Amino acid sequence: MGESPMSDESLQLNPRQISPCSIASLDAFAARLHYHRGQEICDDEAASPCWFRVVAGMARRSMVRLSGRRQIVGLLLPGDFFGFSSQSKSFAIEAASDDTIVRSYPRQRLETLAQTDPRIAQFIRSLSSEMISGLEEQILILGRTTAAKKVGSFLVSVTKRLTRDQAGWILLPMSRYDMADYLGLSVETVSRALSELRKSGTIALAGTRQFRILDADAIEEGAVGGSLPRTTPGSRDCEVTVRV
Amino acid sequence: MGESPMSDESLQLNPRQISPCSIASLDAFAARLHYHRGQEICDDEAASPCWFRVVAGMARRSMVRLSGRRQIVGLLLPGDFFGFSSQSKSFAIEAASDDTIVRSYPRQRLETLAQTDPRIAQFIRSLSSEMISGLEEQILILGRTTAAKKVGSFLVSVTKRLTRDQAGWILLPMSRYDMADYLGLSVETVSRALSELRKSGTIALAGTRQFRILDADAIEEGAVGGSLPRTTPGSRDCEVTVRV
DNA sequence: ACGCAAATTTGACGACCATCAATGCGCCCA
DNA sequence: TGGGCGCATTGATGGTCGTCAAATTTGCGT
Repeated sequence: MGESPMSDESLQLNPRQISPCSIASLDAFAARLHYHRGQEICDDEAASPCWFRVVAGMARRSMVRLSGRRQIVGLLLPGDFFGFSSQSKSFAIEAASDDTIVRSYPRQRLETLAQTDPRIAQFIRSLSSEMISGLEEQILILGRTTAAKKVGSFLVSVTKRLTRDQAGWILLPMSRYDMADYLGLSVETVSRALSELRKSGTIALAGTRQFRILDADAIEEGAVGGSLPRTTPGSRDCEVTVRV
Repeated sequence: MGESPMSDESLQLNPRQISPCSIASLDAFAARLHYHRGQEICDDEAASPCWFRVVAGMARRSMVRLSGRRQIVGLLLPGDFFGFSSQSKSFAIEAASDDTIVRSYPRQRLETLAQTDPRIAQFIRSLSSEMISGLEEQILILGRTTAAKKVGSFLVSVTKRLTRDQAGWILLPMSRYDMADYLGLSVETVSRALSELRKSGTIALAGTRQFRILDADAIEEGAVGGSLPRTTPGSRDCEVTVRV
């Protein structure tokens, strides 16, 4: 059921789960909520008494600027948690597709649990860590130069987080507008970038919401993790001076 | 000493500290390292056996793309921790200014400490939370439309994290190239945006690295936290159906 | 099957930004 | 004091993207 047939609802079997050991007990007191597209799941993450986990469909964390432009700061795919970023600004969270299913966990109970069970605490830390990774990836995508590279990187990123159907297609559970607001582009530019990637044989499209990466190398321009200095080499010859 | 005279080296007095209670003991086994500009502090955050805290100066987390373009994914100002994002991609971390002083904390010891003292664990969680806030803020900055707004937002963000000198100026501990790589712009565009903001009376500049915000309202375009739907209103009338 | 509304795509044009190039500024050192 | 070097600023130009507009497709209820 839902739009991601392969995503398992149990905590243990979720592939994006980091520490699967015996946390399934959390689901014991988790409500299961069902949302339609556009419905608000939670309007102030920090003030919410619950944590949430997306089971099926998709949700988005977003903010609307005074200019009217909407900025999406996070896409929540099946397996993603949210509601634990207490220090954050307030973002609206709403379902991005119909049949979005979410489980909610009482925040209070999890936090007291974390104080007694170090494995729960470790689990929470790993959730934060995963969120940090996701945000960093988004920053890398936003930092790319051209619209086609942004869209391509985004599709690669999504490919790593969603499952294929039998034919190998990946279903994008979001509109072009969502992609535009996530990437900081206009809808038309997103559409043009997709057409360009399709014509160049980098991706394949089936309808408007199914795609497949054909040539990941043409997109990636991967990381040279090192630190080749772009500008000033700086005093690289000096050695570290440990004072104490 | 260093470039941020107001930043206190003790953990308790740091204004960006969230849970200051009795963590000063951590400094007991912390080395104090001194770097010059361009020196690499840590080339693989995840593999590092230490956590670090910037005491003075500035460091940057960055990555170099195959295109040669450098992307800065984080600026580390006095008070910031790094080294605890175990799941992240590997980013190079290097000093961005001379006289960057860093304290290093053995990762192993802190993690065992966290398993026995819930306050330490809470402290670590709050560090993650703060990092998430910083990344979200960067995403919001990168999502702005024009170069002047990006640069302006960046200056506002920096203003909140650094202290003024006696005359009210804020010292930018970084070059235009760093700003450009952080904001995804070219150096020339950054320079032009600064000139434009100065001419319009939005900011004031003293030399090349001291600035002051004169008209924050002209920059902010702040958040309308809500979720005014940009595209499809969606089936907003439908109510939530709780299945279990 | 039909028809309407929403979503997507494509085109034309103008604004903005990256690039190339030249100049000015601050600092170190001979 | 002068020259060299890194950094910052300013100008000119072409490419990219946002905006306005229209055509086309998709989705869905009748």
